[in-house]
Amino acid sequence: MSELASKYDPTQVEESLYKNWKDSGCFVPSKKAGAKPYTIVIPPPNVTGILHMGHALNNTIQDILIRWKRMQGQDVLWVPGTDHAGIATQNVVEKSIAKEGKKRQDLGREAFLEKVWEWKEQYGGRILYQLERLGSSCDWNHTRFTMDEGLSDAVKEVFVRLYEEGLIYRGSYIINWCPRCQTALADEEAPREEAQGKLYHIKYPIYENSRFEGQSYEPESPSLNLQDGDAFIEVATTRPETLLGDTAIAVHPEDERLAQYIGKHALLPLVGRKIPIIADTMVDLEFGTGAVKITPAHDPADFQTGKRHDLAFINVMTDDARMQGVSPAYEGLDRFECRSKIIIDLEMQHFLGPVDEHAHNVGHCYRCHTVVEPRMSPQWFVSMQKLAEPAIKAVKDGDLRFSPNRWSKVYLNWMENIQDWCISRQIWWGHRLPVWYCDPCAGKGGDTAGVVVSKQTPDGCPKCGNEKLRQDPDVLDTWFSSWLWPFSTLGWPEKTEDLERFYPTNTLVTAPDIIFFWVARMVMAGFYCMGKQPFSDVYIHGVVRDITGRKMSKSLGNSIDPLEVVDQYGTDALRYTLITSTAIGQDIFLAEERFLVGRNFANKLWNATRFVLSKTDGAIDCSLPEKASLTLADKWIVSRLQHTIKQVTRSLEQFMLNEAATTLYDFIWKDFCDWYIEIAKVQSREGDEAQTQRVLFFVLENIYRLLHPFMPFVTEVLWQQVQGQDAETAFSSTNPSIMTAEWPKAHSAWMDEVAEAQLESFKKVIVSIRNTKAELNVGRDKKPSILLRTENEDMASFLTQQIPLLQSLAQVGEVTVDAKADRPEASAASVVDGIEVFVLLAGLIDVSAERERIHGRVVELTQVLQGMEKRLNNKQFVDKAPDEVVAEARSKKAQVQETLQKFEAHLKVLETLV
RNA sequence: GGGCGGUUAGCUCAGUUGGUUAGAGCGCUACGUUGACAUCGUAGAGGUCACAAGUUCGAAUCUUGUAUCGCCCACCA
Repeated sequence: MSELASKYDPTQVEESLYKNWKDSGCFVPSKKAGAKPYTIVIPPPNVTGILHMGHALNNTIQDILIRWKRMQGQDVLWVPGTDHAGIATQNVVEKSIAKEGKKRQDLGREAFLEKVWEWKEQYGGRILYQLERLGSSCDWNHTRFTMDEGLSDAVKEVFVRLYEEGLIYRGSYIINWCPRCQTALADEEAPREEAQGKLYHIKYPIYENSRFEGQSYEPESPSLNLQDGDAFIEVATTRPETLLGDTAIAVHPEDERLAQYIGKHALLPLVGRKIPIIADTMVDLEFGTGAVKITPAHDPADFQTGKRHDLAFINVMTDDARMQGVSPAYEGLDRFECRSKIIIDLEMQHFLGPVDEHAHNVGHCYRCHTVVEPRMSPQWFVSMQKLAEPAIKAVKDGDLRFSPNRWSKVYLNWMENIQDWCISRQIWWGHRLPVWYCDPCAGKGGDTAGVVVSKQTPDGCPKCGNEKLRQDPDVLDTWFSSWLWPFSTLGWPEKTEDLERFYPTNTLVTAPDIIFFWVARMVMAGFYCMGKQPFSDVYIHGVVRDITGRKMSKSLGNSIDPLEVVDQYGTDALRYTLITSTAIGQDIFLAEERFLVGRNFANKLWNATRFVLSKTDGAIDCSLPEKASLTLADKWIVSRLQHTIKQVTRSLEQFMLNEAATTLYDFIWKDFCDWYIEIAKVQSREGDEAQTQRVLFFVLENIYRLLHPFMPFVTEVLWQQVQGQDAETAFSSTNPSIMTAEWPKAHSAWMDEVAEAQLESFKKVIVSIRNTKAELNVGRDKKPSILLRTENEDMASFLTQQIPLLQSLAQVGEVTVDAKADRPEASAASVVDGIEVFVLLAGLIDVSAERERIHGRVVELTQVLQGMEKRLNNKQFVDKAPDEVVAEARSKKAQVQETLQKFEAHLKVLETLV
């Protein structure tokens, strides 16, 4: 048997092992007949992505589930891939050509897209390679990209279907416009952030019965200003520059203060345009002045009001948010410059009222953080309400489950208040809309006149035969391809075998921030295209944060690079620490030191194996010997193993991965290494060595399999060692990988409550002796004699058998088991589980130093005991609580009493030794 | 303005359906190189479970309220 190094070095094995797995086809679905499929589709990382801790956590969770299900014999498919990430990727390439002083417009659409594809070919695989380093067992043959031919076909297919059913429409609405990216954004792409702004009060002169009435004012030469005595109505706004586009003032119909103005007109300051004063319930009586300036082309609420009252829509800005076409005084100014100038002008002409500090929420572009401009613009939309219906029902009926369940509320709340989805983007990188326009036909008939929607590039206009059709320059929102991901990756709209076998998928593992963007929309698309929900479980894991609670991000510079962790501690350590750190759905606050825990754990297992292997020279037998020939300790560890198998499996079924991981940790470290291996050393020396070896290997081999989904590398290496195989040569049916080994099953026949109880008692005896030795400062090299007394004959005979074990584990000398023996002179006594333990101390310790310390502890424990007695003397407790609870309370009280007695005995012992 | 989550040992976190001495890792203290592991072992110190009231024989756990930190949603201009 080859010698193992004294330390586990992950860098030695990980890379070649991963390659061997991959080359040997271990990640490919087995397609075994009768095997139930289990499918996960990866949340496709952006092609621009660089692996961060969030990815590491997300993929570790998926890989654990995948490896576990694979070992359970299911036909497992994990579909990897990347997302083309429209705006993000375009930004990256724009930045890179900016270094050469170029803009995308300089290159033109085609040449620019070529650049993007070049970039994608060069760097787009980077994130996938990084996923490999995490040990991800994806089927790389199934790798997909949202702009692959097949997926693009799916996008067009859905667009055309939705259009033909009237669920996609084009129209002018208020959208979020990013002036830097120069594109529309969906609501979800423009998250609001609180900003400290100002609320400007502006006075609009009343037109009727004023000195202005009957005069006309040229907008080009605004000459009005406000004078004392002029009647005016005051409004409040945070964006004064938009007044250039005002087409009304609204007051609440029940506002008595302002009712006199309804139906009259006001003059727009600085411009002189006459605008109506209307009544509308959109106005909040409590806020501001009670009057609202209405700018229908630049505010969503105003837009609705404008529609209701048939107001004019005046767009006052260009695509890059410069003022346009309203007033020569402001023409071409940036919106914020214009704001400053307008305020000064308002002040000069006495229109400005008070200016208040005002905290409000402002939308920002999720890609470049520019303040978005709400703006009316012609865009394409998906009508969502109908699509949402089955997606709501599935969650309400429990067919689609969220873990933790609370996210289903968030999902339902969004779904039930769903807004139409703006899907057109004015960028170049992405799926171009399958929409063409016939200019001659436009305007003849309804909205759809001159619009041709088709999967194939049309030869000409079906109405007039015009061959010069113009394709819509816009591309689709990135999420318009990712919402199809669970089935487009499997071949849809083709009817493929994959689709037949692996759809619907099973578990979706993702972070909470894309529930709306992605999860909700996938559910809708799944029902719409496939008639079935795309997955049955959605596991929402936490967000990875640094120790101060901030989200880890590159820009904050507070992120821990997972690849550096892998280099330093190993992939298994990274995975183990991430998993134990994340209780279901809770955010992780991660400090780098925690990876030591994972590293040490891998090393512990490595060394346990090293020890067991070092005692073996022949063939390794991992099978369990006949039950009759097992020692008590053997039965105990085998029984503990069964419980561990049961609990780990159950935890995995409930997505409680951290619990599964810590259960394994405790079993491996405490039960197996701290106790069983130590026992095995004595058993090998004093008893049947070969037999003990078999038990050691049996348990170890089960441990590797249980731990494999969590720590795939070290478990594979050690399992191969124990199997006498070679992890370097290709895996096959004759040289199998642990990946295809069977997930352990718990056998109730091997559970042995008696053995567990006896060994637990035995452990307590040992701990008690160690404790006494430490409490009384007996030197480690000194081996006191021990007397054990128990009335229980089974226990007595069992203890007698374990004397050599006891001597070795507790470091004691002569041991006597005798129920009838007198209490020895100068001995410390304690009682555990009905066994009286006497440690003979004469001549072994220095007394006077210990006495005071122990006295203190006696006082302490006495108090505890008083509390417990009070409880047990409570008649209601004894009468009403379940019997076993009362019994347990009694036994615990007895325990405390025993401990107390032990210390009191210590004191007496000390007296006798003076 | 609504909704959700957190508050447990010096630090980072667990804690199943309420059950009586509240757990782990790190850190700390003492001892230790007994034939795997110092990335280790043995033993120990350390917590009025944010606060208040309530339900109960019994609350870290359930109810209500308060404080505080954080997240999400929302057309107070």
